Amino acid sequence: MPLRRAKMPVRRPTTMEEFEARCRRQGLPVTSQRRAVLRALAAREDHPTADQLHEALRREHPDLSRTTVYRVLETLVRLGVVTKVSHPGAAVHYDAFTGRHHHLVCDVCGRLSDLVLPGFDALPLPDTRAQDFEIADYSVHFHGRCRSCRPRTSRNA
Amino acid sequence: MPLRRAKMPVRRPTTMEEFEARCRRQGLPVTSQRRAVLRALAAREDHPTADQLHEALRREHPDLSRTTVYRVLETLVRLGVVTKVSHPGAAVHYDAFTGRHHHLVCDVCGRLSDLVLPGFDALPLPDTRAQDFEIADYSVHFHGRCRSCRPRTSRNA
DNA sequence: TTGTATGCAAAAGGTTTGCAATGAT
DNA sequence: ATCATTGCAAACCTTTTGCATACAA
Repeated sequence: MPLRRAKMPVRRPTTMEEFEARCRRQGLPVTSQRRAVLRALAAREDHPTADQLHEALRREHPDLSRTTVYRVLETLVRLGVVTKVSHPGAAVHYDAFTGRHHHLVCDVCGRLSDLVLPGFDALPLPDTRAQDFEIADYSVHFHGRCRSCRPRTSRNA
Repeated sequence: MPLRRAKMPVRRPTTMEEFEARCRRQGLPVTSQRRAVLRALAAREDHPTADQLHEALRREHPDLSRTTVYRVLETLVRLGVVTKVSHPGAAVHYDAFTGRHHHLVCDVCGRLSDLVLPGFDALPLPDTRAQDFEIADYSVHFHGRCRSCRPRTSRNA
């Protein structure tokens, strides 16, 4: 039976204000399509693909083209208000929550979900001077098997 | 100038023996194609795609088809001797090193490299009973900008 | 007004699938 | 002998591109 977590930290997706401020700073026009895509993405807790987002937006914005959704998402990533979620295989998944958070990845079905874990938010950063790599952030990927992909006989090699 | 690390832990890719043992355990035939693909992958330190591996194998195995490389890699993942690497973007990348290690991901070019960091190898596992998720392992993804993608003027928004 | 974004359609990857022939056990 | 794998070609799905039009600043 599922346990309940006492203090569940909050997930705060990018706001429209942050988005517009960044557009202005970079001289990019704030279009209705960009607003719509960001709003739709920010409203979700999962990590939809461009196509899923396009599909979800069809009712409200029937004139929004698939191509534009792809392009807008790429722009939002460049603006830093959206991140791409690394997803082995399949399509690119996006997330409008740019705060520090971690991931649960199912090795079998590939499903990925967020995990806000304050205990993992202050890891010491490794010394990457040898690689000449400038670390901006990190996230911990826990992989294993999700509920639906775990057999009742719970052993594997 | 690059620093030198005193004790660099070793990267030990899957051996042919482990592979064959697992094949036998699961009743899968050990084919020359499977050997060839695993050997080629295990010999590399990067994380090639199926296509890159196929290209690399062309000289030695001109009769090995692209389709087979895709299928073999999927089989090796099922056998647990190879892992898919989370890679932002298009193609799936594979790794024959299944030991605990971490990643450096460039936000700009997407290049990904391994990072063996003993200091990060014993993190406490979070309680995922609520999600009913069985954690098998984890890896820390550090993202930021690699040498080639970092401008000399080292500030960003 | 000026430059960028959008929409369409077509192209370009990357990956999967159906089927007959081959190969491993 | 038996069943899974391989190779080929075609299908499929996701993403990108060229170009004329529409829109934000």
